[in-house]
Amino acid sequence: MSGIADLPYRFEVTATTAEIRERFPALGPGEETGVMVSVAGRIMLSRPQGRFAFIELRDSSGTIQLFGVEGVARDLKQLGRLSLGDWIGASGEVVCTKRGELSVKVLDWVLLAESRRGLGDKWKGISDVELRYRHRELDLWVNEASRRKLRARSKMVSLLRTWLDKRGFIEVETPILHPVAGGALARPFVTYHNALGAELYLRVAPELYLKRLVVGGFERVFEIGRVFRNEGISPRHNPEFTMLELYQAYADYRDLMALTEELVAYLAQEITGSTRLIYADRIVEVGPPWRRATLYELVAENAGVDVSVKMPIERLRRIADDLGVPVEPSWGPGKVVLEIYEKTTEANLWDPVFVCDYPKEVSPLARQHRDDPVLVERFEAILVGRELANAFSELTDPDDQRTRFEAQMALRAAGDEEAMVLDEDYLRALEEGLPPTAGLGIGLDRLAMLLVDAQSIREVIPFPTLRPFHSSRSYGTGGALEDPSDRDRDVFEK
RNA sequence: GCGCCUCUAGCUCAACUGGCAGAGCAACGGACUCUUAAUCCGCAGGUUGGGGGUUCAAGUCCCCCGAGGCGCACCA
Repeated sequence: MSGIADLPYRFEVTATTAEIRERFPALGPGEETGVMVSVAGRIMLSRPQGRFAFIELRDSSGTIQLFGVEGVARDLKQLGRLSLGDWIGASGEVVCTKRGELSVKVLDWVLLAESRRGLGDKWKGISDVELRYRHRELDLWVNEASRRKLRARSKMVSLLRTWLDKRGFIEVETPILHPVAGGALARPFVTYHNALGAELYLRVAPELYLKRLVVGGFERVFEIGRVFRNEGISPRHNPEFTMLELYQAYADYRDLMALTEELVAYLAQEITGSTRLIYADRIVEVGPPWRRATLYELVAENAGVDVSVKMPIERLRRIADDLGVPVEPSWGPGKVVLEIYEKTTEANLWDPVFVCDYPKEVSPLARQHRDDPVLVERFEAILVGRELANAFSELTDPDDQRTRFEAQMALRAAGDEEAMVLDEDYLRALEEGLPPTAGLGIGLDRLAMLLVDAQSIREVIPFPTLRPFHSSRSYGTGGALEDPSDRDRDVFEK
């Protein structure tokens, strides 16, 4: 086999394997077409047999058999000696073998890249989850289900962009490095800018910048972007995850309920072919309309107790205690009510429901409810027992916002590391004038999980966060990378 | 962060109550005129995640460390 230095710089592909199958869906055994194609991909299986060679070639669209015949294919012997995992380009005629397999009868071929490590067991592939996530490229070659999930996610995001674009939303990109991490109750990652000599935070939400753009006259904006929260890792949490946030001027949270159910139903229909999804072996119907219910109602249904933020704190604590829900002494009524809901109710909500009207105390950026001053106009969309979306009629009053920020700062001073920091730039923007606006956030990883029936968030993230690997142990190393042969060294040192 | 479980050849997995670390596939060498996880012959492959301890003897029992999975906590 020739050296790495001889590998070509490009290869002219004239057909994908899928295109060949589309064009010749029903060739009979032994038929020839006279049609010449050039295909490229990786060798997944190889069956050299004397003066023939049968090779399964896979590209991003599918697979096709390469059929090598001595005297027809260039250097059949070498063709049959290629390893599983090698990339090759091959040109030849589309034919059907005597046994009825659609094939490319190879005339010429070229090695495009060597696979020094192989692709795992050719029948069982790889299943070690750590290997799958640390070396996702292997997983993708070997496991069809992994390819399917990541492709579906990509399609979901693409459909989402188009859908929002059609409704007049414009896409923007706001800063990821924040001088203060605002817009969500979460602990941030901290970093440092040398030239500025200043600490910066990786954003926990794009919210405040997006609303400043609404102040600037972008009446419908959205951002799809990574946010970072310094929290634990679990099958439903990755430290960096992708959020859709959108803001619509002149709208309130009821408008966003309609938007949310319509959007999710559309994505489900386009990606799975139905609004009736199967998740974790259970059916969930996401077609609109979704149920709308208040947080109080749902707690009454699921925990069998009436709660209200207006109740005396002692009474709320007693209710929580009776339900076995631990509460901190520092918590106010709103936080206790929310805690009761989260511990007793949320996980039971399988079918989609808009949980409406949250305590003001726990929603520092949401606008006071028009009918109840201790609540805000906020909803969370819950599906399969999990929060999928969070939205509210935005707080537009700068004085009220300052008061809310100050309450957050008090919590922070009392040791709550997730409490918000007062953001003067944002307050100034509100003073400049934010029209009535509704805002929505959807965790896209979670949405993708729902659509592809993934039980772990890692399945829909190409490279999920894992603990850095330090020990001398290594995965799948045959020593080749650590010990390049002399033949390859000059290439590495170029 | 805490609890439980897992880690054996490149991959997928065996190895009873502690008793000589094995197989299939891959890789490597060879045979084969239509294969479909081709088949056949041959060859090689390991500090059993790392370190320490108990024992005549440790993949197996004990301790420490590392990584992963699940659950709890936190959140989306």
